[in-house]
Order: sequence, then C-alpha cells, then structure tokens
Amino acid sequence: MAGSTTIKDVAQHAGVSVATVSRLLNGKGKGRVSTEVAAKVHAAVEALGYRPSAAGRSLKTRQTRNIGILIPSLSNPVFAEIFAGVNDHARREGYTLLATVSEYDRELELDGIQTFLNHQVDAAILTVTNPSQCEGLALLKAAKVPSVLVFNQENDATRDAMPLVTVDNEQVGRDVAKKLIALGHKSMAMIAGHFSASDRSRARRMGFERALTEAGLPNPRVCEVDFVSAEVASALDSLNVGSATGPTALFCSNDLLAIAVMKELRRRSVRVPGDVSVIGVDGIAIGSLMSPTLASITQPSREMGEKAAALVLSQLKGEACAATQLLAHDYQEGESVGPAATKSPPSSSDPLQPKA
Amino acid sequence: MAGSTTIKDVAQHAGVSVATVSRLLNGKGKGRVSTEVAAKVHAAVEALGYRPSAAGRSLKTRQTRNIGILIPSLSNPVFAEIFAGVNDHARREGYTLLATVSEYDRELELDGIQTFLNHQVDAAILTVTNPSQCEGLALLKAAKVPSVLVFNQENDATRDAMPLVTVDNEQVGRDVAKKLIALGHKSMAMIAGHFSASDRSRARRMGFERALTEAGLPNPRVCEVDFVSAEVASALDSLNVGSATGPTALFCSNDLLAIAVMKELRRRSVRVPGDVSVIGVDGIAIGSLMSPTLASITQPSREMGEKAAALVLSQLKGEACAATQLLAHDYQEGESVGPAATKSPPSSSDPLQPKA
DNA sequence: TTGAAAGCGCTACCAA
DNA sequence: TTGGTAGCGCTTTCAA
Repeated sequence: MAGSTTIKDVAQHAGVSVATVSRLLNGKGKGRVSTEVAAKVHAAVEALGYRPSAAGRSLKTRQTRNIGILIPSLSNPVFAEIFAGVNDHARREGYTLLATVSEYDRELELDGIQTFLNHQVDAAILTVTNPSQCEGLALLKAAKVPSVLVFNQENDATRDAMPLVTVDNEQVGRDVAKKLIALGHKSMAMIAGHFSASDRSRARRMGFERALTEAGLPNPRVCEVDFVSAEVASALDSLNVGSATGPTALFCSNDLLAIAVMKELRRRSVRVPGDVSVIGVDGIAIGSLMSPTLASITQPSREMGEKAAALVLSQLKGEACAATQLLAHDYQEGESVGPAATKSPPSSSDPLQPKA
Repeated sequence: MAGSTTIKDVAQHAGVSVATVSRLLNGKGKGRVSTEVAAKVHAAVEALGYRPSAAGRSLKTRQTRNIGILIPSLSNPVFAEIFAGVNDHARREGYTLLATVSEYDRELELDGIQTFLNHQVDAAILTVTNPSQCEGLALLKAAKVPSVLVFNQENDATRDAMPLVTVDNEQVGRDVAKKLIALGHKSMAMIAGHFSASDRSRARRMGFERALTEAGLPNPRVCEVDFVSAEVASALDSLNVGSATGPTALFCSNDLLAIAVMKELRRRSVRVPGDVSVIGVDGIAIGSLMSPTLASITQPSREMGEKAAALVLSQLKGEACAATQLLAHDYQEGESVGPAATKSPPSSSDPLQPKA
C-alpha cells in the first residue's frame, strides 16, 4: 500500500532508465553517474516521495536487513535492556528488528522462530527457556541463519552449534555463596523460578551448591516458584524462613523475585537483613531504590545486547564466527545482606535486638 | 539465505506446476486440489523443507504482514505491557512486529517511522513524545498506512488524522487532585518528567491544576526532572519538600518517578505518608511491592496494546475506521498517601530557606 | 556514463 | 482440477 511510486516512475519522471536510478541510489562510490543526471533523479525522488520497496529489493539481493529477536518477557528489566542494546546496534548498522516475546512458553518460542524463518530474517538473537530442548535452534542452523543465544548456558545442544553471549552463571552462584559464607551464614536456601524455564537458574544453583559443599556446608534447600504469579509465600513457608530452623540467607534467582520475597518477609515482620539476608541476580535499577537496597549480582545487560548484535552481524559479513563470549558480572552492594543472625533466633515473641 | 528451495523446486519434486503448489498452500477453501496431488505436494514440501519467501509473496500481494511498533522505552513496565498486548494480538492474527524504541528522541522517532515505511509495514502502532511535532505522522498518513497512537493525547495534529487508544489523562490529574483534597491536603506539588517528552504528562498537569483551582486552592508548584537520570534530589530541594513551607503531597507523573522520589525522601528521613504523601501514575506491578506501597492511578496497559492492535487490523480490513478509544483508569490504593500532615512537620529540623 | 533486459519467488488470471 | 504465464519492484550483468 505504502507509496505506490516505483523506481520506474522515478526513471520516467527524470527521463532516465531504471538502471540509472538504481545505480545512483545504491551508488557504492563506484556506479557513479553524472552529476547532472544525479540531480534530475534526486529531484524526481523528492517530487514523487519515492521509497524503494523492501520486498523488491530483498527478492533480488536475498537479504531483508531484518534481525529476529526472541525474548521470554519484557517485564524483567534485564530483557528490556538487552532489547535496547540490540536495537541500538542494529539500527546503527541499518538493520531492523523483528521482535517476539515468548512468555516462557516453548510453543511460542518455536512459533517465533518459525516466523523469523518465514520472514527470512538475516540473523537471529534469542533467549530460550532451554536450548537443549528447543527444536527451533536446529531449524535456524539448517537454514544457515546466523544466530546467537543471549543469557543461555552452554551445553551439548549449543556447543559448536551457536555462539552465546552470557555470563558465567555457575560462577555467579559461587560468588553468591562466597559472599554469604564470608558473612558467617551457614544455613542458606535458594528460591528460583521454575528451573525448566531457565537454564541460567539451573547453572546458578549448581554453582551455589558446589561452593557450599566445597566449604563443608550442607546443601541448601531449594524452592521453585511460579515465575509469573511469584507465589513466594508458600515458598517461605516450606523453607521455614523466619523460624529457628530456617535459613539465615536467601538466594533468589533474580531481582524481581528477590523484591517479591522481601515484600513477603516484611509482611511477616521478618527483618532483612537482621533475621534473614536476601540477595538477587541481575542488578536491575529498581533494586537500589528499595528499602533496604537490594544486594545483587549485576549483569551488563545492555552491553550483552550490543555484543550479540555485533556478533551476528559479523557472522553475516562472513567474518570469523566469533565463539561464545562470557562477560563479567559484578557484586552490587546492598543493605539486604548482612552478617548471619547470631544463634538462638527468637522462638516466638521477640523484641530482640541483633547483636554481633 | 534461508532455505533456498523455491516453489519451483517443490513443483518439480511433486511433478506438478507451481500454480498448483501455490493454490494448495494458500488454499482458502476454494482453490482446491485433488487429495492425491495434495499429498504429493505436501510430501515434497516436507522433504525439501520448503518455506515460502515472504519477499516474493509481498511483492505480489502488496502486503508484508508486518506491523511497526514504536515506543519510547522499554524500561518503563507500562510500555513493556503495551508491547506484550500488541505482540499477543498480532501473533494471533498472523502478523509480526517490527519494533523500535526511540528513547524519547525525536530524531529516532522519525527514523523509526521511516524504517517502517521503507519496510512497507501494513500498519503502525506508536507512542511519540509529541504528536503535534512529529513529522513522521504525516508521512504515515500520506502513505496511507493504518496507524494508531497509544497513550498520546488528542490534539489538533491527531484529530481526524489518526485514532488513539489512551486514557483521559486530564481526568487522571483531576482524580489525583480529588483524592488528595479529600485527605485534607492544601499544599501540593507535581514532579514530572520533561513535559516536552510527554504530552500525557502535560494533560495530567492541566487536570491537576484545574481541579485545584476549582477547589479554591492555589496552583501547585511544578518541577520537571530528567526522565532518564531522574535527578529528583534537586527537585525536592526546589519544592522545599519536608520543610514547613513545603507541600504535604507530591503528585508524580509516573510510578517510576514516584519510586525514585520515595527513595530520596527516605534518605532525607521525610516520612511517607506521615510528612508527605506520594502518588504516581501507571499502576506498575512493582509499586505494590514497595514499602510503603505506592498509591497510583492504574492504566490498563496490556489491554491498550491489544486494543491498538485490533484497531489497526480492522482498519486494514477496511472496516469502519474506529475512532479514538478512551479506556478507564482506576485508583490503586497504597500506603504512600495519607491525611495531610497536621501543621508544623516535626521531622528534620529544616534549615531550608523559606521561599515564595 | 547509460540503457535493455533477465530474472529473484510468488500469486492470480485465464485456458485447457 | 490443473498448467502456462504475466508481472509485482528491484538489482545487475552486458552492450552500447
């Protein structure tokens, strides 16, 4: 529908051939035309409001200048930032984003990838729930579409199949453990979104558990909660949080979850970090606006988006297919973690002051 | 690049003509083919992994099945929800989203719209900083691309030009005023992102001011802050917040801002709502996880996204171009607002210089 | 420096 | 029910 003037109209209007118009408009410095003709053509383009048809061009050049981006959700600021990073880089390079959010639904993931394929995207950037179970990845590979996984963890399915841009999530788990251990915590628990929906959560858990084991501590109790409705109350119940037998520190698999957990703790009058320390992962901006401020492991989300875009684009140019990129994570101080509560957690009624 | 098998290959493989293949694949119930042939063709499609080229098809049908969506930022959950709503509806109808975020930059806005036009999107869904200054809107109209504005306010530039899906932002401002007045507040202030970047903020302000005037109260002091870095500290200073001469209630133009304001108030030991009440707009989920919980005017963001998608799609089908849709907003209770502080705020011994 | 013409993959019209 | 075929708008040889 859009501007139905074609290159033919422009040629006619300018009194030249379509070939000349095309050459001028795509002029890569070489296919020069006389300045005289150029002026006429430009005038015609202007007068007619000509806009080259992407379809016609794609058909001939075999490229759409579209990049597909698939993310689980935009509710988590981390993904919003990834998107911003990709958007920025892609735009600069003259690419446009075909975007889909999967809501952590494997079917929608596949659907999204199919759509990318149907639309002949030149490249794809994805975060999937589980790379080793995602049939779409194979389709992408079969179609030879340069692709990159963001946030996902390396595993048999991805190795040698698709590069990744992520952080070392096992190390993230270890760093959390290290931090808490240094503060004297001995009884810890982890609360995570469904592991089936997040291979990175699984990696964090593994690192967390291993670090505890290596420190001679018992395995942490682990509790899964629904990502969406974040029913944390029952999770806290099942972990005995706030009671004498409960953990003194809670590792939440992401900041949004951590914030929900802190809310529920507040409702129960469990003090943070007095009674229980809380730490999240992601380093979302809003964490530092909470009270207490949320301690977290930060990921360079926006940069990951930019890196991912750069990576697929260089693949597209046939440059050496850069391998997996592990970006550095960092510890974000926050008031939500503190020293382990000293012994005898108040059995029942207690106006006790935390003494070190 | 993607799967270079064409309809021709399929036809050959199945021993039929391309016309037959096309007819079968687009079979709208009418262009039937014999089941026998159908089987052969399907087998060929399967065997070859055939995937129709969107470019070839678009060229012929003059439609891309792409919808452009332009939003200012994904950091604000409200936009993330709009996106989710649009995404959902579009997918169901077989459309794909070409997405761009403008970062509240007018140049990027125009750039994004140009991109939509270049890619011949079938329709566009946008939130712009200022409809009356956005040249892109005219381009869209000239190209006859069905479009809809989300969140933006009606004005001379949009009226009769483009339908809107939004809430009555002036009424939002009025409702906030009404609420605060009912609680006995007499001295109020508004903190907003740059008005130039948000026509809805301007509308909210107008409603707020008018309602105060009608109630015989003085005009509120109004302070603009940078949307991005949200430097609220100086805003609070200039409003004398926390001092005897300062306002007892703060109307923030959106929840993210309100949360940043509450953080700064906490830092200054100004009690919310004891000394100052705070109310935002948007009703983002995280507001209810804060302490105190954030009072807000909620907008049905996701529904707005769905409505917007439905609206452009119906325009596309040539159905009566539905006019502007005003959705209902609602008051979200929150602990951040309370009765006006009684006289002399006792808190911080204010060394602030009394102003005008 | 310019133009003519051959398709890119597809749909739809018209014949058979 | 099927097939032949004419383009859709564009880029790109190949000649002039």
